[in-house]
Amino acid sequence: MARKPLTNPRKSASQERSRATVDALVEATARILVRDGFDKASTNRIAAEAGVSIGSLYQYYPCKEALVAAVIDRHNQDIMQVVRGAFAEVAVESVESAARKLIAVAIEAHRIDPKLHRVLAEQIPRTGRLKDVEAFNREAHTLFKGYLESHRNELRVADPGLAAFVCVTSIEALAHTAVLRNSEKLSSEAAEALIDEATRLVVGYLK
Amino acid sequence: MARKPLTNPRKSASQERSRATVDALVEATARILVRDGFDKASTNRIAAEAGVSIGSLYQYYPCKEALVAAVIDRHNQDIMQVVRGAFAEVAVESVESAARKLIAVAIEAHRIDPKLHRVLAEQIPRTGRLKDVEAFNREAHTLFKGYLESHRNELRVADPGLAAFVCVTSIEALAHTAVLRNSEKLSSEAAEALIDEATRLVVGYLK
DNA sequence: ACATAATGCGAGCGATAGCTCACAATTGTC
DNA sequence: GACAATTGTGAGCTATCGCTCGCATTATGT
Repeated sequence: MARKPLTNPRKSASQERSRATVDALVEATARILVRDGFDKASTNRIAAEAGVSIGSLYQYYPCKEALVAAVIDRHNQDIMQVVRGAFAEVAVESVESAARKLIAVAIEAHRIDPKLHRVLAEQIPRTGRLKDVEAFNREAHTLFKGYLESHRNELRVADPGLAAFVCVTSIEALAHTAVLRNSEKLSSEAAEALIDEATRLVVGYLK
Repeated sequence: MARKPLTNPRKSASQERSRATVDALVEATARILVRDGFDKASTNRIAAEAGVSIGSLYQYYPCKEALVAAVIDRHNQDIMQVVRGAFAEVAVESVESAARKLIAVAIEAHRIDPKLHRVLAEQIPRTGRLKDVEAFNREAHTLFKGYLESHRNELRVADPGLAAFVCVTSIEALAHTAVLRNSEKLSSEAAEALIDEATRLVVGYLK
């Protein structure tokens, strides 16, 4: 006996049919963001692109930001899965090979969906979802700090927190800038050269 | 004998009076961007804030983006003036002191008007003025490359262009992130510690 | 088969955006 | 003081936005 049968989005979809609707909406949002940009991603347009009525959209997402946030979350999950895997793989390796692998993975992660990544990076501030991305950054930061602490004997690092900030920020910026500047792709030779340089940068700094 | 007396913005203001109007518009835009954010910066609001009618606004700026672009240009000029000065000052200094000064200046430059810088950094993609900012980056890049080439004997740098990319990108990201993350300011001790670390990072990489 | 809940629909509302245009006021020139 | 150029004005147009709501359709349970 629902008191407010239609107000407030229903949030959860129980049947199979509605899950498809939700997926279609998120995918349509991502597609429009990539193809037309954030400003063109109106709720009416998203609903049309998803082949769903505007009314249905508002049953599952309370506002436009919520839709973009869903896209952001999905993209972040995709990236963090790769990053977490890399840190696990690298935990007991030497600084050189660990740094090299992590840098390679950072570049790889930025290439998962570069056009979407670019739009999201540009538009995240407007969605109020900065907090989520900061949480993501904090996790990368924490993972890196963990590595530094467990390899402290091989390194000369006074403050692992600060060192992790310096390394993560630099690696992220290099990967981000390189991928976005070079028209959404890097030639494999250029990528190799960049990995070499970035590895020298952080290894030289850490020991 | 103007054929189109009122169509197409007049672009140039000849009298004293109209220069004041143009300045008031740019300053009002910056003020609103900082105080209320990009989305609230409607043309009607900017005109009101400037104490100017909406009609006058459209005599000098063809659209909202042009106004924001004017703010961006002004801010970039402010920053580049500091940066150019630093490179001139540092041209004949050792790598250590050069790197240290440039890093300090990068942080300083980000502190010129952090709130405006943040808004602009977030909203530049929407203004179509990415090209201008890329030109700005390219200049920093070129200046750094020039330093590396003229100090090649003291360094071990195979590709000055690539090395400049690595250094400029890292320094910019560290300064940017540090200034924006720490609620628009850095304690002077924290800034010193960051300068020390960043200096070690780039000096260790360059030689 | 029927009742009930879950899901889907889309015309249209109010708000606000960017922007135009016919006109008023000010300034420069003689 | 007269006349034209320059500059300033703001009501209001059109377009689009986010979003609502009453109702239609589909699925579930019995």
